Order: sequence, then structure tokens, then C-alpha cells
Amino acid sequence: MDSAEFHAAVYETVRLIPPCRVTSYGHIAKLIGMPNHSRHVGQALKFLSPNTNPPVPWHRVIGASGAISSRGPGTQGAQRQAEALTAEGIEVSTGRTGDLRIDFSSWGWFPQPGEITREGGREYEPEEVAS
DNA sequence: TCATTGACAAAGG
DNA sequence: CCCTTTGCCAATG
Repeated sequence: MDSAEFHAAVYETVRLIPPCRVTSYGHIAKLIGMPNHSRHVGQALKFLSPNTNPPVPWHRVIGASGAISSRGPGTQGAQRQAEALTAEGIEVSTGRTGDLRIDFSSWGWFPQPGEITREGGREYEPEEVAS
């Protein structure tokens, strides 16, 4: 599997995340079958151009700690992601250090690699996704 | 080529 | 909880 296929696999998998649910980079990597490529899931999302068709709900992917990953000092990417999540109805809280976090016990989505279509994996209409 | 960078994760203290 | 260390590997310079 080359990198282009990897990126495509990431997008397809992220697209399966139901609304009002979030998962982690590492779990996406696991679902693809490459559990040690969590960092590259983030890269794939970074390369994602806005307004893709079909839409990819990139905002539903956060770090395994439950925190929205920083895009680096002085950037607003994390804030934008938080806005997209709250717009969906997901609660985003702010920790002491100003980190944006989400409660996995309430919003987490971590299916095993076989039970995806059963659980609720379906495709979403463009208007359902902010992107 | 070689070195550095990450939208990461798990384990240890 | 927090912080540090270690493993990871495509992309970037």
C-alpha cells in the first residue's frame, strides 16, 4: 500500500464516523490495519483540501488523550475544529492549560475493525458535514 | 542522501 | 493529573 492509497483509506474511514461522535488518530490507523501510523493519519487530514466531495468529517478525529491536537502556536486550527464540533452538538470543554477536550465516555466512537458497517457506518450528505 | 518535523501513542515516574 | 521518554515513519528541506 503506497501513501496515496493510505491517504484514501484514511478518508474513507473517517467518513464512517457517525455524527456527534469522535475518535482518535490512532484508532483510525488501527481500523485501516496500520496501527503504528497514527501520525500519518494526522498528515493525511492536513493534506485534505476544504470542501471535498464526498465530505470528510476531519473534525471528528482528535488525540487519544481526548484533546484536540494543537496545530502549533499562533494557529487557529484547533479552535476551528472545536467550533465545528460544537456546531454538531458535541460538548467541548477547556482544561486548565487552555486545551480543548472532549469526553470520550460521552462522544467516543471506537468500533473494532469488523463491526463498522453494523454500528452505524453510513455515508453522509454534504449538508450534514461542515468541512 | 541525510536530518528534521509532526493534527500521535503508550508507558513510566 | 502532569511531564518525559521512546518508538514510529512519510513528508519536507
